[in-house]
Amino acid sequence: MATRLSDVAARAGVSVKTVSNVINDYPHITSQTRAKVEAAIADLDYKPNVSARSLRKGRSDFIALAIPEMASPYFAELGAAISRAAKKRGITVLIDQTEGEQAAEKLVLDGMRGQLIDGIIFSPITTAPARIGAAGTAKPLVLLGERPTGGNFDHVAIDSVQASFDATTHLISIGRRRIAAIGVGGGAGTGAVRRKGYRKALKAAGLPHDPSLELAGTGYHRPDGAASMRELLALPEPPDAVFCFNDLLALGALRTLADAGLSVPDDVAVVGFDDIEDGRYHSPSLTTISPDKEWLAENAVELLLERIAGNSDSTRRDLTVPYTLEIRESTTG
Amino acid sequence: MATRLSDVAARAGVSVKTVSNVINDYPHITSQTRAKVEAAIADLDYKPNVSARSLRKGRSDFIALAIPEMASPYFAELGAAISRAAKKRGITVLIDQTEGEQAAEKLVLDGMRGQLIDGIIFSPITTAPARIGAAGTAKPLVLLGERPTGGNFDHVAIDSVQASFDATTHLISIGRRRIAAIGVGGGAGTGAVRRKGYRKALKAAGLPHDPSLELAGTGYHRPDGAASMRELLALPEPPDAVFCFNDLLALGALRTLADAGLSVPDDVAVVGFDDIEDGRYHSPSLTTISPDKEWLAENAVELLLERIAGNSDSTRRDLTVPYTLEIRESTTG
DNA sequence: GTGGATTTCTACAACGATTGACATGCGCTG
DNA sequence: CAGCGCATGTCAATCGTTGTAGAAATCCAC
Repeated sequence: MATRLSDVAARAGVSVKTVSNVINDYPHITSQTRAKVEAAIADLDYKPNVSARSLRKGRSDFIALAIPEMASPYFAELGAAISRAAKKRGITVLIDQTEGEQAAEKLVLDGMRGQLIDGIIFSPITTAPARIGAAGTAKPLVLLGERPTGGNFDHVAIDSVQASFDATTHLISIGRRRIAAIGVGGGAGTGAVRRKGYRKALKAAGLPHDPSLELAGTGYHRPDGAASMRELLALPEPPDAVFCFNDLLALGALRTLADAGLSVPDDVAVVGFDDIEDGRYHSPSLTTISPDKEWLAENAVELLLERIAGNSDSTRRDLTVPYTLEIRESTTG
Repeated sequence: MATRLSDVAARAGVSVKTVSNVINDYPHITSQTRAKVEAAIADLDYKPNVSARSLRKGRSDFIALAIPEMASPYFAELGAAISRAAKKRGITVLIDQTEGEQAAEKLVLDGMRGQLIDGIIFSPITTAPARIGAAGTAKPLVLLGERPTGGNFDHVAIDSVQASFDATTHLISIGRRRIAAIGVGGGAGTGAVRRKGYRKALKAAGLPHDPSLELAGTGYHRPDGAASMRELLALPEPPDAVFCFNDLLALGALRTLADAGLSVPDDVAVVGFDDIEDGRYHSPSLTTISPDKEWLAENAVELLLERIAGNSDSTRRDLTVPYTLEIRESTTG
């Protein structure tokens, strides 16, 4: 049923290995033979069997991308960018919804899909996966997001502290004085690092730090942002600006503000983080930190492929994703 | 480096065949032996090499999902649901961004990833892929969306005509008389089928059909919806309601309306289609047709797996996805 | 036109899991 | 104790591709 190498060989009147050589660009081949083989390949519409190839070569040209959930816009956009970047290099991406930390970790350690994949790009959302570093993963791994303390693998992330500093400073620059933060967290995760930049900016501007303005919430989705915003509005002295640690939180917060009949940015200014497409089309459009996702994807894939090829020195690398602050209606009207 | 069957056999003190028998649930095995083998498997954290297995068995337990773009919320949500449904059944989903019809079609016909995947779920956005049906695809295929005329494969879709009829009728029921449609298209694709339901509803209510209120636009994203809405507002007699053929178009339209200082739904009511999460949190929240995505995912996967197993009769099946009309602020304030 | 280098191609084994045919050993039953 | 059924082992072949080693063909210089 499926045409295989030997069929092509028979048709072209050469040996199986010669066909394989043509396919793999082996140097010493007459242009004549090559033409003959290529004609046979075209005639039979031959496609190499990837299972057999991967079994023999020990390489599949498949990589995995582990993300918490693909329905979340940031991860969807990231996944799309990484798929594109990989496809350009002849690599296929297998997307894994980890749906929580433990599961994610399990995946990484769990035999990497029966040795099918050559490596993994891992993007946790909340806490840094400390234990992942500990367990020696057999396959190359590139980590996206905040860096855990240990671990020996490459790492690509935005400078969350600086970006958060910039976002907060922007709010200060438009005259806000009571600036809340939604999405703070503990440990060394995203929520903690972004809080660091937020506090730093307040301090740099000589503004007081009010703990009641820092909300943790339970997650990083719209409902969490909406709930946190309701809490803030219930304060005796509500904020005049909010820095949300991602865009979904910000969109949830905007929804609460709209429900409360408050004007954005006049009553409360809002800044997000991630620059997902929804924010650009929301009314008001969302001011946000915009990491260069294409850059991130290209470099994460490149880093991983270098590791897989093995022709990179063993020193671990850290890349910092460029970003811009996109100023839109939610802070400037 | 990688543990293989023979390692497990050695550790358990049995033959390779016995281990294989345990893994593949061969009938005659002592619970003792089974326990011993399973312990060895656990100890060594053995995972069968999927390349080898798939090469030998001719089945990989991988299926592909071909969608136009995963960054589009509807497809992201669909992909997430299908991944979940497949994972429940021990199947892994490979997501393919087709980014346009021809490429998509090519993928499907092009050797199905070198026989790695067992089948494909194909979800085109625009026109029905007529040629796909023509070419005899070797592997099982389930088509999502509007059904093309020919082709011999299973098919899962919402009743677009009825749903569009319902959406339009809802607008009529709240007193609208000049109802526009955004996203119409020709042929037998989504844009044509939904227009059919739209026109049917107008006719049923005795409303005139005004061709200038039917906008095709160039795509199905927010900017397309925004542009179409601008066109509608420029009409000598603008509409008092708009039915957008998907939620992204609707969100774009809402943005234009906000920019124009018009009130939704007082000046213009808006209905979408797909029920993506963004619509639920937008202000105003978006009234929309909500297909049951979980149902869709479960059934598409189930259908495909039955085909792959080969224990389904050869008659082709058509399933209709249940849906509801979610009435929200964009039509009721 | 012969020796030796070089190019071009082929035969064979291997990757790891599975399967089938067949042999073997054990505990029972009659 | 013959004979049966069950549980496992042995051996070999197979899936399709590629690396190794070497055979065959070609080329050049003398």
